Amino acid sequence: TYTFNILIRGFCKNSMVDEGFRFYNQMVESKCDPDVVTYNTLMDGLCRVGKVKIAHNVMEGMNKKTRDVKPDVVTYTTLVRGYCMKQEIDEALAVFKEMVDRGLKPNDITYNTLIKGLCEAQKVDKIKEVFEGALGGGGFTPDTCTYNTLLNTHCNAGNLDEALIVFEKMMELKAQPDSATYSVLIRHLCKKEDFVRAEKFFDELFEQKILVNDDGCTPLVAAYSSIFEFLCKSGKTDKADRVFRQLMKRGTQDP
RNA sequence: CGGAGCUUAUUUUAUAC
Repeated sequence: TYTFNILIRGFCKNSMVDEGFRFYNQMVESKCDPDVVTYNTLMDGLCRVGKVKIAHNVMEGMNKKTRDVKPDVVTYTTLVRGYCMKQEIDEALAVFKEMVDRGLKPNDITYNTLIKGLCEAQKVDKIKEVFEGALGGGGFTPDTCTYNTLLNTHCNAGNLDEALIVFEKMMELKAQPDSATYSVLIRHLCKKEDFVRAEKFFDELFEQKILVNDDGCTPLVAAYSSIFEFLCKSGKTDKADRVFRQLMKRGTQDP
């Protein structure tokens, strides 16, 4: 079953849900029992190509099956995200509610997913509700991911000042900013040609050794791209050179 | 005999064209 699941995931991640289902059928033929993970994976695949309704049906199917496959937190989170991606926030909220009603406890990922959707739909009041613990029975603590979402939302809306406030709040609350945090900030500061502040963050980024650390936090190429662009534009070629060397020395998976 | 195991869901998608 594991093997099939892994295989199916491979196809689903590449927008080849149909192939995924082919293996699902084969799985059944070989008397391997699909489990929650199998269904969740397929559902995610469906959502990624915009077939949220079908994904929803899959979940209904899981409900009907008397076997021990039952929708879990991941199932619901996947579906919430699916609806968010289609900008159908009301559906997303409905799914979320159904989950809570059924006694399933949303986790951080569920909340973060929902918050992202609410940001895109500009449902500010709803976001507040989530933060105040009014939705889903509380127990939600915003993490780095949550703040990154808020940060990015403000940036996209052009509210850089708001974004910086979020950043400071992160510091206050000891939510470690990660490479995504900085990469977003720097990129947007560059876009605004605010090189002074961009460089400040850039230096900070290096001091904190966020990029250098190898505990699985792989700096993304995107982060470097904007950094280089910025360094070159502002004539700090020497610095760019230094950073580049460091990058090469570490070896990267990505050119 | 007992135990363990990152199979699934969340934030950033850059430059150039």
